[in-house]
Amino acid sequence: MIANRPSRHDLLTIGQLSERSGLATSALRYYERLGLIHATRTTGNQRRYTRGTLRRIAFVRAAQRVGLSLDEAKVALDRLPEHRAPSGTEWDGVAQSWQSRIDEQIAELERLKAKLTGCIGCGCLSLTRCGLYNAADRAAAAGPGARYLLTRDPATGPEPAPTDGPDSV
Amino acid sequence: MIANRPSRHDLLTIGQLSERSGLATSALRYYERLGLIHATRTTGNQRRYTRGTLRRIAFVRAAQRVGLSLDEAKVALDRLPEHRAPSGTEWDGVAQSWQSRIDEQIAELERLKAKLTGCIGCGCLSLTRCGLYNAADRAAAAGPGARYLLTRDPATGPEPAPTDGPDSV
DNA sequence: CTGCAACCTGAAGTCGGCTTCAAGTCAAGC
DNA sequence: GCTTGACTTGAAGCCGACTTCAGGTTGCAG
Repeated sequence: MIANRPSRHDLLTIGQLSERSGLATSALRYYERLGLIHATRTTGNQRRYTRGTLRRIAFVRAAQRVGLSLDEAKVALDRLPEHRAPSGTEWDGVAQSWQSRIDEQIAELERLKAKLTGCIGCGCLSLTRCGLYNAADRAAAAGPGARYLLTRDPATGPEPAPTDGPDSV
Repeated sequence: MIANRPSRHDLLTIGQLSERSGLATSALRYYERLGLIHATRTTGNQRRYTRGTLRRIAFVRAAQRVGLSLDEAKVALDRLPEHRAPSGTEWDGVAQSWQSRIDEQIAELERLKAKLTGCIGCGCLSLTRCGLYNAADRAAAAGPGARYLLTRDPATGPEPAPTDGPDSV
């Protein structure tokens, strides 16, 4: 095995990886427990990371930014090669799905923004028929797509009937 | 007191409020503990809410959507009148600041998206100089503005020196 | 060869935003 | 007036994503 030898100097200690990735060492160990990254060990049991680990971490962080949990990130990550940079095709699928997630998120923010603007115009937030009110009320209970910015989806509960008569204040 | 009487039928039980707001009753009690909403009590100690409470809840949910914590939402909420719909001017300040938060978030997503697109084009995620890599690496450690989509800011830690030499793989 | 920073482990703690539980009380329709 | 479902409380539990801690080991500069 002459190719692929991570020649000693290409190996990072956890401290170095921490510095370069911006993640705390504790976080890196946590990621390892979750199977997001892997390390070889020295004879003395210390972790050593290949530089490719930085790529995996980059991937995970980006995944978080598009709203994925670490578990979800792992699923996506597992579909990419562990020791190489992904090929264009491999990367494509992932990137595509992220694109649409991002687009959804942007669209959602645009909607919220539009509603805010409307509210400025009308000086409302009265209950009668404010877009923002309706946004937070019904949209919060709507399906996926409103979820990502909220820390947790609160509307997994009832939301049973359209018990909203006319918004009689 | 003829004006302002919440004539009995304008008062909602916690169950009704739950239904109309999409929040669980437990969440509503939790919001009350945080001071986000308030209730009067019946002689038998049950909560009764005015319809205006729906407005407050709407506000809080919207605040969460722009990335505020409940504590932050409370601060904003406390600057608006408790029993009336806010005036245009009152609403303006809040809306303005939310607008810019939203704009930041959108911009951030656009950046991420652009980087993803770049990655599709170049088939990269190689360590050499991938925008996405740099995004997740440095941008994650960057100041406020990258924070909101991440559940927690991981870069409150060190990130001490520009220890990033050339990206020698 | 020594000293000390960096590393190791498992267990426990933290934080925000809730939910669940147990045990008891209220309100309203028959 | 009784039943039954909606309500009350405080305390504890849960989730994700980590951090902190305590007590022990390693690796490398001098």
